[in-house]
Amino acid sequence: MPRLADVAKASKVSPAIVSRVANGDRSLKITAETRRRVEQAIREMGYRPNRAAQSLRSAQSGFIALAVHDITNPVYGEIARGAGAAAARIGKALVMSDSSEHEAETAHLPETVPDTLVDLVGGHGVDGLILQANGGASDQVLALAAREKTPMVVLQADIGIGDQVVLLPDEQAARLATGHLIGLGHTRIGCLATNPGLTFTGARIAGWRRTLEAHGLRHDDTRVVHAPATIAAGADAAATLLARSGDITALVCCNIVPAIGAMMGLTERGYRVPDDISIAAIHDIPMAPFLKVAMTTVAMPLFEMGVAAVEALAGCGPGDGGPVRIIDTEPRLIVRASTGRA
Amino acid sequence: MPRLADVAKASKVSPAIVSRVANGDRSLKITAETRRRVEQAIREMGYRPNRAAQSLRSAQSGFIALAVHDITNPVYGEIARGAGAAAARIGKALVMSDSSEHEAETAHLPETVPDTLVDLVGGHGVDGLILQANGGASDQVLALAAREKTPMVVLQADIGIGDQVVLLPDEQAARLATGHLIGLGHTRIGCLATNPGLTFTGARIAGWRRTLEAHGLRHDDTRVVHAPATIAAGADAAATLLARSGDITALVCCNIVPAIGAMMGLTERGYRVPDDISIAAIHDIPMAPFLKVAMTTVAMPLFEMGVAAVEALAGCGPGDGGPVRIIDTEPRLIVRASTGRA
DNA sequence: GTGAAAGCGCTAACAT
DNA sequence: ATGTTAGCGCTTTCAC
Repeated sequence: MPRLADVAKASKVSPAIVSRVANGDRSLKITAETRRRVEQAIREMGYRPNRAAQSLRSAQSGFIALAVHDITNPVYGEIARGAGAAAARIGKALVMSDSSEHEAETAHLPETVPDTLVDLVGGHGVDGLILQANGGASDQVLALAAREKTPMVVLQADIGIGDQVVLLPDEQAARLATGHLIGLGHTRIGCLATNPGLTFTGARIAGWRRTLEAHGLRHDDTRVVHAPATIAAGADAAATLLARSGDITALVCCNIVPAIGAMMGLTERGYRVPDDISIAAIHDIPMAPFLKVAMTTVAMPLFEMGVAAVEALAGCGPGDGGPVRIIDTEPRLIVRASTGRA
Repeated sequence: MPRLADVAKASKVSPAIVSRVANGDRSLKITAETRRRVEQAIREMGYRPNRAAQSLRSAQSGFIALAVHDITNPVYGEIARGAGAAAARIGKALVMSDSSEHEAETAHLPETVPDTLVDLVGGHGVDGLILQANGGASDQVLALAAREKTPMVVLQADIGIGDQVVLLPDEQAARLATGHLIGLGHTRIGCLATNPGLTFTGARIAGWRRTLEAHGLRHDDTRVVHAPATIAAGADAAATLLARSGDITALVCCNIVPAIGAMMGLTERGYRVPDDISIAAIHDIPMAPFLKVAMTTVAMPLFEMGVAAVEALAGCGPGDGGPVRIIDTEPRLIVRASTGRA
């Protein structure tokens, strides 16, 4: 653990020079010989700048926080991979905050975020904050981030406090799924939507609705149910929907996790997939082909969304225009066994 | 972003007092009135200690790094959740490093770790390091961590450089799976093992072998194949094994991810699961019941392993004895459809 | 082309 | 019971 001063002494220059060499300062003009001496000393002594000192001096921690609700969910995992890759490219590391554990303990509260994250943001421990929205992201953190001027980007929901928002091509994905089902001859198509009140929920329902509308098919609210992103919730919601509108022959699921629940719940109630009911889900995951009935999915650019979120924070990357960026990678329909002819 | 000095000024005490109040120093003796004034100022001004300054002063970053190979894999996700929960309890945050992205780019190298992580460890940016072993964890980071005296715990493999190691009850899990198959009447049982040369691989093979041995059944090396933790690799390995020992009627898979591959690969080759071949896999994941054939699994204390790793770093928690701690939560057999009578 | 020096915000040892 | 002070290791003007 040699310090800057040690390297300076060893290479017989001032700390200032070493600092600028170590940080690759392009505007530094020194003789080739000096540079060689310094670089050699850095290498030989194994010098690495002390992060804490750098942070204190520069008011930049080198960390970006990513708060997700369940890191075990492969959908979020893929976003995290993208964010991690992009962060690494700009020399930042990702601090992961999984609220699922915490939420279990405080399920009665409207919304919570780990104290650690609050302290981190409040204490300038992170240079930016990426928040996975699930319906009313923590006021505590939002307020704090705003107050501390910590850049913040919200994924998937425009909760409007002047932050940046990154959205997926949600409406298009729902159109793709719905169009596929219509193409198979289905005319009575339900929608198993995500949590109400979120930007992406609205966009996906709109995609479903408008596609049906364009074909002159029914799309009233009785054919829409909402479920959070869990298997159990999906099973319940699908049962509710089928009890209400028993004539439905196909289902657009706005998230693959509850779609799996829907598939199982319906199977248990005697429906056959896809013979009695077809299911198309948004988000492709590695397990999708290996489910009880291989799931027809719409693959979304999740990795790219992680990348975009980090780029938005860093103020770099393409589409650096406004407060909202939509990933423009086309969603991709992957037809498997869960959808069949009407 | 008020500083310590601001709060001190506002509450008319010295910075030292504010510091000790803010950090909950139990050995601090001040009048109730002073304490009230200080606490009120802290609250009203929304003061939070600057992380960088604290780190510099205390030589403690408040971060723990967790390096896994694929955060998208639910097995690792569960470990991360445990580590995150335990870290939060001791006021630390988790820095996630997913090497999967990086490895893709540098697949030709023996082993790599993101530069960010190296810089972090080298620059004392993390107080500890948790490394998921997968067969020869990065020399670079190991050496650095040792050199910088950064505490390090390795998950699942005793790669012996004086670090702490956390192990699961691996042999017992394999015994459980093997015993279950024997109980169903199987006598020719193969083993689809994890990467060779790792502590946990050896322990699981030993569990398989000894259980067969105790029942006087065959357990020679021709009945063992190795595969990394991917679906594709599992499919290949299972095919290889069946080509070699076609009389096998059951398979113990040391990891559920390649087990899924094995199930699919064998199905494609005309084997029926479980009619022609039974499959029991180590590690239970939420999707296990919803696979093409619901998978019989042995649930391992993954969350607990994450917790134990953090506790080992922090030098707290039970079993703080030696350099190796084995999670003593019993593995649990969950019988589903992938195993049947011989 | 190179060096000197001031501080980033905090904590802990040592006064008072 | 409370205050003073000396750095932690680095970056960055500014001076030479």
